[in-house]
Amino acid sequence: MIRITREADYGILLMTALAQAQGQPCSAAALARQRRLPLPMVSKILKTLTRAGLLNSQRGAQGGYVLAQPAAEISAADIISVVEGPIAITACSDESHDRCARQEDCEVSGHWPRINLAIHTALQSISLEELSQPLAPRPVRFHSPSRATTVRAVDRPV
Amino acid sequence: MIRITREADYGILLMTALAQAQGQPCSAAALARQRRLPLPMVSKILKTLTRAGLLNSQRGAQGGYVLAQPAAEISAADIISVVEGPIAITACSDESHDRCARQEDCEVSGHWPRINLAIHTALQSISLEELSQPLAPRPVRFHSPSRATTVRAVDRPV
DNA sequence: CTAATCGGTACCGGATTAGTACTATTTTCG
DNA sequence: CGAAAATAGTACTAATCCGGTACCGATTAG
Repeated sequence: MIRITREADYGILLMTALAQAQGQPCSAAALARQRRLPLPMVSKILKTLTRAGLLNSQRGAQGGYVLAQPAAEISAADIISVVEGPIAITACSDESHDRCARQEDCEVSGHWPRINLAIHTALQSISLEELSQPLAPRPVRFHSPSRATTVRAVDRPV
Repeated sequence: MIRITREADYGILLMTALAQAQGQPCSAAALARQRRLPLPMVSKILKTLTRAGLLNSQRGAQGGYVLAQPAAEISAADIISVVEGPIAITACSDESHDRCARQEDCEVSGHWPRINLAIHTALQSISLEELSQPLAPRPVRFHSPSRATTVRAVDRPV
């Protein structure tokens, strides 16, 4: 299934909102209202994005958040890796095991780097600008009425 | 971070083991020993893979599992989607919400299909055959001694 | 008939995540 | 100068989900 945290989901939602705001500063509260997300969560995520340098923040009255770079220069990979915390695709390939319990077996099939790289490349090829364009040429109706079959057939799982 | 369940990790481990077995049937116990994985888990995963048609099973004494297709024709996407349960990258894009709570907002930024598709394509381009070749041209030493810096620098997170 | 092996279900403990609450700090505006 | 508005940070709680285990049934070879 290749899950992504809800935080990352929200993160993308928020970034697209900011991209559509065209440089107009948006407060956390405004974004939360607009996207119907819980404010504290939004606040938390915006903070993270700011610390990572993807957003600029302005404190005080009339303050808010703005994209730190043009939308075209921010990739989905950037956003996701920031919000999710960095690292790769499976426990074994992160830093936690200095000496992996299944070292020799892992060595035998050191495949995750390959897979990680593929995914990372894929995500990097998607810019925030693309994501911000509403529904332009969208091949799939995702929330279609008879989803069970439709979704299955078209958007083959990952 | 784009996590993958440990089940999927095991699934790939097992499939590569079977690919390397060259059509020789392997019992669940033998595979568990070889890869040092907990037997019940292995059993469970093999069952799933069999139901999905990626493996053929032979019951009874001297039974075991065999790849149902040549390794070259099985992709990482196949394995992962089978083991993880199907579907996509985030809760909102799976079947559970008939009418998504944030429908209009989702519509505004119906971006996950795009991302899912990109990842799926990436994973489909990796065949089990490739994954089974031990360490051939492996650009990254993953369990390297000074992992913290090495891993971070080379295998940028996803 | 017996042993080996796959097949399925139900269940538990622990880790992780989503979400909340509270407080401090900074800046604008009257 | 003071009050209000907004971000920044931290600590805590509740709920979900995942990995793992146990158990029993079904099937086949010898």
